[in-house]
Amino acid sequence: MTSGKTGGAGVGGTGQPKDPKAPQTLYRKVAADLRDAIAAGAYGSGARLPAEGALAERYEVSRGTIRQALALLRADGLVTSRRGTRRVVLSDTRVQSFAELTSFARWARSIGEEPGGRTIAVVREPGRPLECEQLRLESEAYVYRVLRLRTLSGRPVMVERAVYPEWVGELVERFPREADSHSTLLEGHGVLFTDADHTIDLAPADTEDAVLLECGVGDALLRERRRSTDSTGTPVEWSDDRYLPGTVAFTVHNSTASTALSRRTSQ
Amino acid sequence: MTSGKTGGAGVGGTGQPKDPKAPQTLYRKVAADLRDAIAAGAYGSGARLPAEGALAERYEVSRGTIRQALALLRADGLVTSRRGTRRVVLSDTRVQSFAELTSFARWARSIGEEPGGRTIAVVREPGRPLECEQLRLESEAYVYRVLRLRTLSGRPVMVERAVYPEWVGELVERFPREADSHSTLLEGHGVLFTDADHTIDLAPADTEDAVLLECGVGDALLRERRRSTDSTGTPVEWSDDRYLPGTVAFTVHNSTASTALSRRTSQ
DNA sequence: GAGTGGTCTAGACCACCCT
DNA sequence: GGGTGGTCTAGACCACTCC
Repeated sequence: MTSGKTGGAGVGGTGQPKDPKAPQTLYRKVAADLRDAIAAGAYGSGARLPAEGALAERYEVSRGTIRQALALLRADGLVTSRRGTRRVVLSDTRVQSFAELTSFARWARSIGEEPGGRTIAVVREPGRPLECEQLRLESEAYVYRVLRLRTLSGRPVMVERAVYPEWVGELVERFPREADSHSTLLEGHGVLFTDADHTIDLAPADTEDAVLLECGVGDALLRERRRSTDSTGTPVEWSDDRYLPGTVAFTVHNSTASTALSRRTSQ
Repeated sequence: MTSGKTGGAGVGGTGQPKDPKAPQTLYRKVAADLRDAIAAGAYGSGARLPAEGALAERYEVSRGTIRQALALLRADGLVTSRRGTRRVVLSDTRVQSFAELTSFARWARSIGEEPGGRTIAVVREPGRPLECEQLRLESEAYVYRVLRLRTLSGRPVMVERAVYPEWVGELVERFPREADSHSTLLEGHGVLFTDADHTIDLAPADTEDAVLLECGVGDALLRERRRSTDSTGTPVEWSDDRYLPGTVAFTVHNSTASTALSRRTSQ
């Protein structure tokens, strides 16, 4: 909320990490500016935002553009939206970008930890039925299966079992064993994740998990299974990540306006 | 995709459960119609949707309205969106409505199970610091604490510990002990949930959990902590739900366009 | 009744994908 | 180069909230 002049360079400050490749549009700049203002305490939790018309004047854009910006904040759970009343600030918590969510390494750095990754095994073999279905390959198609141990400041935290279709696996196979971020390396080869489906539940540690995470066989782990796709909708990765208890939690915001979360019976 | 005439009554069929109170706007009808078409197989997984302009003609609405409808499908993870190409159908899975997610009972019915709820205890006492903060009350404010056991077809599945501010707790206190859906009863009193924040992790069963769920003390449970607010942004409920392993999983969809999910270090 | 956000329209220009 | 979705504008009307 510093300047308001749209041509100015001051808009879109430091609060929210920019997604690489996110185009710098007007409404994104306005959104970033409002996010910064909220984070800076200009509008505390429970405060009311200026009216759309007032914001449109201040930023010298149309009301439609302001509404696009506010829709972003709404989706992040930062503000409410209801007819007849000005928007109310719900939370001043910082929100993670998609990139931080998809990449363990980027996430770790964003919270001030030192990420590590050690590749234990890479094999190429025919995919199992579930894997082929998730990657939308014909059954028995060859896939690359990659087992990695992820650490935070040297401490083992998570076992990652990723499965890739051949065209991606051929790239991953050549990555260094100690690379801390496969997704950054994949980006360098033009492979960009844009969508992901996550399933979160609980799974008992098998003997491999137990050895790597230094826990007991059968101990419960927090499991996140994730299917990521690129912008064409092509599945790029199917992963089974198992976290030691007490290391991470997942948070989701949703509303009547956007329902990204759902509850399912296991299997 | 049956008629396309906007005035027609045939739009907005049977596929997606309607949220109670969701206004029947043009774009919602179009979205519902497209969802039905996808679920009915008119556009299989991987197929391309008609162009926005074509849809605008078919439904006799402006392109803006079509785009609003498609934004709903995008948020649900049903279709992709990228410049230069027609939208691609990602999945033909049915998506849960916000109401089904917020209410255990409604969710259970939507998957064909018989929900049950038994209230074990209701107490009124000063809130703990975390509770007051979550409900945005001054510290030491009185709250109602409600302990319930939730069942699916008679089988114990989840222990729910909900905390309410006084104005809500006074209502809940009078609900029947065997009521299967508190949220439906609250709606009857004009209390509507519109936003929720969820934190999902793992917690060991305490003695109370163990007795109610018939498991061992210390066994790992899947925990969902949830803060729900009404349309004014006022916190209405703060709940700690613990599921037996193997009974449920949570799924989330997100994308570069909307990032509702995040990963955090545990407390 | 004034103020506010929700919905809808019509049109414009541009960036990008594909052939 | 034609088709497509992304962005932006300007204006209109309505439903709702609050004083």
